[in-house]
Amino acid sequence: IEYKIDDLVRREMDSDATRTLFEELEFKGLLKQLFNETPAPQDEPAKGDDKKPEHDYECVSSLKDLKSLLARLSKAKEFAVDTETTSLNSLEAELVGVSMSDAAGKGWYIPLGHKTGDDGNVPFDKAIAEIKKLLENPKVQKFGQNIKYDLEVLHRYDIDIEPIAFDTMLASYVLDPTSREHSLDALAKRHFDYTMKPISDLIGSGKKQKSFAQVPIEQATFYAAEDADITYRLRAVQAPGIEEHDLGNLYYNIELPLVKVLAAMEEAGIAVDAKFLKKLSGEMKKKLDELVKRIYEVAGGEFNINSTQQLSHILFEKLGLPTKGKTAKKTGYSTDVRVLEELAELHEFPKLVLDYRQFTKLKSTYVDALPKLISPTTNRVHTSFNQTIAATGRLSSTDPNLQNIPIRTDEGRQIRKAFVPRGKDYVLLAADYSQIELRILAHYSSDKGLIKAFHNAEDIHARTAAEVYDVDIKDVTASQRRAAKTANFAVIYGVSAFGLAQQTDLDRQGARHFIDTYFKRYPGIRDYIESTKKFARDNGYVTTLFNRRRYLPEIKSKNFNIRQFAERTAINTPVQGTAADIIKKAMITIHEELKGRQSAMVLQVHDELVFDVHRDELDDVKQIVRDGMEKAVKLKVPLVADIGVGDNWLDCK
DNA sequence: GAAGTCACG
DNA sequence: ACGTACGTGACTTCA
Repeated sequence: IEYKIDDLVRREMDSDATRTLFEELEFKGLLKQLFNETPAPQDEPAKGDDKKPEHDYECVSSLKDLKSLLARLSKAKEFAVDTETTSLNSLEAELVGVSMSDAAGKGWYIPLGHKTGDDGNVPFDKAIAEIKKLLENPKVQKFGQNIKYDLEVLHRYDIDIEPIAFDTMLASYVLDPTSREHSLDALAKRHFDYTMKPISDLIGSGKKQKSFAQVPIEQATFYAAEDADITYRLRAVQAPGIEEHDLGNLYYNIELPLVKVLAAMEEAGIAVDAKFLKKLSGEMKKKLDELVKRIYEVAGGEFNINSTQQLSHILFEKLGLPTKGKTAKKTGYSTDVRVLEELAELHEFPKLVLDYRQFTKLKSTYVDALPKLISPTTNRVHTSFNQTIAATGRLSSTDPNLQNIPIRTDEGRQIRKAFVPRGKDYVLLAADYSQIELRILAHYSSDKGLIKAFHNAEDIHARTAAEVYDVDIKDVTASQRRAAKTANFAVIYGVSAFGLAQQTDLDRQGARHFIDTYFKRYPGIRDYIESTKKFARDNGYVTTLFNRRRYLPEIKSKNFNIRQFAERTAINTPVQGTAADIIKKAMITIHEELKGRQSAMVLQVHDELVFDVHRDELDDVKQIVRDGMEKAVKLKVPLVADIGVGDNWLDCK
């Protein structure tokens, strides 16, 4: 939508088209969303008198004051806590101060590590010991904003926060997983129409940015106490919203307990064999040098192969190859893998570029990047799992993204060899759900044929091929199975004849016929798709098995494309989202059962879990993982986990 | 910072 | 007639 508006403005399109689009947007309330003004249904209307909350923020300046504060808070039922540190990276950050709030408008700041020379810090070790007693007191509930961060920072000072009773960022996410704004600033604005003090006021921005430790304690007090205060206040308005939408189970039994699991996984990290990657990098460089030389020869001169503009010039003008289509934003002719693969039949040049692209991708994104991210303190790579990004309920992984390590090509797959156990007494164990999304589809649709196939433990794509092509399952050809597999995915993504035709050899007619036959064989799936779309139209949202809710305001759009996109989302989200719910539940169970052992969960890749396992515990861990995954929830079809063990990730097959 | 490309489930 | 598969993140170029 943003693009479309941009496009209209840029091209100064006639006002009719512009007006139609804007009318549509306004009608859906999307303009507001676009400009970040109060969109989601859970929002409390902002009240005028909330504009400037009254506040009483205090700095705790002696051990004696600290003790009297902690005495008060240990009698409190609950309070919000926040840490101030020197870094956004929780595994590197040094603690500078801690703030707390147990009432709206109230806030305390405990300076611990300010380096401003005015010596207002509370003595570090003694303060930590006191704070530890409070934060680990099981009778007092703790609230936080993105509390995984504070948990990880405090772990390095031997403090565990227990119990974690509320996380305002997670609450915002379950209330509206499509929102991009879960920051404390955004939530304060949204719920209280209150503008918080920007961190840049204290530490500056850009190159001149200083550390929080350099901030004078007086300024830090307001900033830090405000964070705790707002967090405390937010919980009071978010908690009823969670009950109202029946999100309590998802929030309190899945998302909140998962915080500790993810923190433990991030802290554990995974060992990466830098020596192996260095060797691989050298081999790739050699291969790339040859490719570049050959590419310049064929092109008749040097150019930047990474530049799509320059490449496009060589391909379509200099070599005169036919163009196949425009880029997504229509700024030029596409040179993506599908185009180059087609052109490779006409000329050797596109194939060279394809090889070049594959190797540069692997080299720059993985082979050369991963060794740089090995922590000198732990000798391992520590990703961040983000719990509030994906609209379906999935996790995402950043810095580095360990959820997109190559596997589909032989060359790429080698990179998995670099992921190894933490020591010689350890192995890696990888467990993945077999066909979890299709099993969820079978469950939701109650389709008899699909359910029976899973109960009989059949090769599900071969079974689909047997049904659609009307042959015996043992006579299914490889290409029939491939088409059936594509069709099964297409259903999960919200099938269209066009989309299926794009992915297969079929033309649109053939694809339409294929889909018709498919639905004749699996009538339950067709009914499920129709009833899900109807539910979305009637209610404006769809849900997962654990009642995770995704709003789809565009389901009623008058614009065919926008509406169809929402319909595909309506079909896909319950399936993808339920899979996310299930594996999260399994992670919580398994993490609990691994307590006290040397083995640890280290990665999650949507339907797969990876563990760093002590050899002595291997049999036990295998059983714990299998049970945890397969018994996470009871569906109309069995859940199956495939488990592999090896000396590196690649060998876990 | 947008756009193009490509790595994964 | 429209013009697409669902969900992510990282790297590079270019304006």
